Amino acid sequence: MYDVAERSGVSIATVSRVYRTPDSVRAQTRERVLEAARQLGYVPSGNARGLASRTTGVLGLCFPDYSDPDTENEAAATDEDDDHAFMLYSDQIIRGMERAARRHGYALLIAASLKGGPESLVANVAGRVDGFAVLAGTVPTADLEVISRRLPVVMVAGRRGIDHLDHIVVANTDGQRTVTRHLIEDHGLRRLAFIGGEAASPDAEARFAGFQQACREAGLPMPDAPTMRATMMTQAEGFRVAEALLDRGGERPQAMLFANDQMAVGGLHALERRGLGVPEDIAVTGFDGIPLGRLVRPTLTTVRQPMRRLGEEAVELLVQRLADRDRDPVSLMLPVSLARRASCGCG
Amino acid sequence: MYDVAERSGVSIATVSRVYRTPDSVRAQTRERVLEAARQLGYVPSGNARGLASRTTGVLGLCFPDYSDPDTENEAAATDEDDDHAFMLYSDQIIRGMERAARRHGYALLIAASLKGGPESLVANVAGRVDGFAVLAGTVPTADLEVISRRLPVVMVAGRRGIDHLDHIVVANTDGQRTVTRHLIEDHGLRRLAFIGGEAASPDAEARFAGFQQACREAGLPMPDAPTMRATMMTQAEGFRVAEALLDRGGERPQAMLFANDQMAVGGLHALERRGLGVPEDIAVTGFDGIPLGRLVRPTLTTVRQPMRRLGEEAVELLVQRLADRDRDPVSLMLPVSLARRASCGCG
DNA sequence: ATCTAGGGTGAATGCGCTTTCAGAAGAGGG
DNA sequence: CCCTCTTCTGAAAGCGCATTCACCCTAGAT
Repeated sequence: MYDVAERSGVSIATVSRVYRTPDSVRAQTRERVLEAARQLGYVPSGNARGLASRTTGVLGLCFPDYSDPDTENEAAATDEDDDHAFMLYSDQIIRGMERAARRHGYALLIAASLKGGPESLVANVAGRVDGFAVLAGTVPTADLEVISRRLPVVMVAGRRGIDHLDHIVVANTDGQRTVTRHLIEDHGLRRLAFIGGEAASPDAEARFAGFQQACREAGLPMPDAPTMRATMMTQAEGFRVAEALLDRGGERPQAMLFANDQMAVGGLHALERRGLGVPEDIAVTGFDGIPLGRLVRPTLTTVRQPMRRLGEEAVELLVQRLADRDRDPVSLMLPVSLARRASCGCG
Repeated sequence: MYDVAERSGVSIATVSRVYRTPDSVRAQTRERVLEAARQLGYVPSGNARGLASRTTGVLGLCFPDYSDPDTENEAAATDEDDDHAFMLYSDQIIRGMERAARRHGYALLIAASLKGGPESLVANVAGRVDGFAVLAGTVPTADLEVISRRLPVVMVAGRRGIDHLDHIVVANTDGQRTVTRHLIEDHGLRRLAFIGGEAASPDAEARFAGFQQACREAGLPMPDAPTMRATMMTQAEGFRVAEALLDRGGERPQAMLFANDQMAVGGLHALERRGLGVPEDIAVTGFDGIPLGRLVRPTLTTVRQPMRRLGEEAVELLVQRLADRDRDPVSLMLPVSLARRASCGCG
């Protein structure tokens, strides 16, 4: 910048003005400066600008590493390997955030949490953005508490954790209740098994609560805990848990309700392997509405959540809070919708 | 940071060391500092750090706005609206880059080009990263020329443009030649129509070149230009162009080869609307291998490109150049593979 | 008891830019 | 021709951190 100033015979203040407030500089001067910048290959330093102006024009997103290790390592260019090319939860949120961020003139900084201590992740992201969104379970609450005192943070999904944060979730309980009632009322099923996640997963627990509600409302026995719990909510886990469920004896359930689609797809595979027909022998449902659910056979009945909108709304919340730091914390709940497909007996 | 230093009774230099080189500080001192930081809610400024250390730990990606405006505005929660939830070209590249970046300890800054002058985009991204990837056609060559003198840039797809850039493409020509030969040799088709993009699109032109080669090799008349040209390579354009092609009279082609999948899907819709059977009446092929291609009926025969790997390799190139600025420019060509599905008569 | 290494710490400088606050240069008005 | 009012431009003070360099202290060597 100093070079540009010198070469065009002005001060660095003027060079700065040329980029920040072009109209405040006489056209002729501006041209001289731009020409010099071009010749010198000048690229303004975003860091310096950020430092001086205390604002970066960047929003951040931290998400956990959702990748399904099994699908991840499949090699070869068969159609199979397209599967993991389908969007996961985080991908859609990224997309939504990117879109909304762009609309507001922000760029998006994304970082998945690395196993090696969230220290670096948080430091790298938090220090570089004007505000950011965190997918539940990515950043330890303690860290978040510290950071959220300095800049806007919106918690996406999960539990808010810190009550001065903005928060945005989908209607997990409501959605699971709806799909459960559908199985009970429309398909007449009564022996239902719910495959949950870890007790620490607020979303999975909220879904289970919906399952409980539906059972109670239908006069079915209301379980205290999920029939089975998966530890990872991946396909492999879904497969494993479904098999375990079948193996444990007793009367076979008429339906398996999985806490998310990835597990449900794994469950579908397990049932196929056991020679059980879906939905004739047993119905299956998921939750999320990932695209893969429409590709598997039978197609997967699920609860579709507006993942992209989740990302968009997250950005909106950030932008709003950036405009008014003192407004009350907002908590948004986005509606979900039932996707009736083949795996429950519809379609 | 000054506050933290004061509160813990050390100098700012020591605070800095606690975060950058923890081992160089006595454990007891370190704890005092960290505790003070915690109490004060200290978040290190990435900007300041970047300024002082002249490195950001962030890689960037600039991509054009690929969104398909038509699918974009479809409302309602029908299954239809899942379609645009499928990954596009850019999404997969983002995914690949994110993964690879994380492996190398970088975060990823993404920004789609906004219509309002690339000025801001480039300024926002280029000044904040250690290096970045550009999808062809996103940033004007002139700007790129300037920027690439200051930091590593890798051009993804398209034409390299500036010869000192690293560059990475897929085997467009080769892939289109393969799929064309497949139609000619395996399905015995001879009247082929190629729907290209704008003459300014290097990828589309490279694919057309492959089409030409295959025609020549098979002894078919070799066209000088694509049978039709689309202006946008979106579904809507594919639909429009396919109809135009049918309407222009003359003998109907036995196959339509689209320069990408999105157009091909649009073409499929047009043919269905006209009551033409695919592949009986006319075969259709695309290029890219987007997931949507497996969902449409008939499933779309296409050339699958390793989009995620494209992103991964881009990061590798950046990392390598960051390590050795003076090495010769690299130009990589990634192989593609033929996906034979129903729309050509296979599967 | 004196000397020598080191490890640990602080003072000071600069990274490249934004942003007041004044001052200089024109433009009209009296 | 002088004075006030606009425009434009420059000087200078940071923004929050990394990093040299010098310094001090302590432990082991002599």
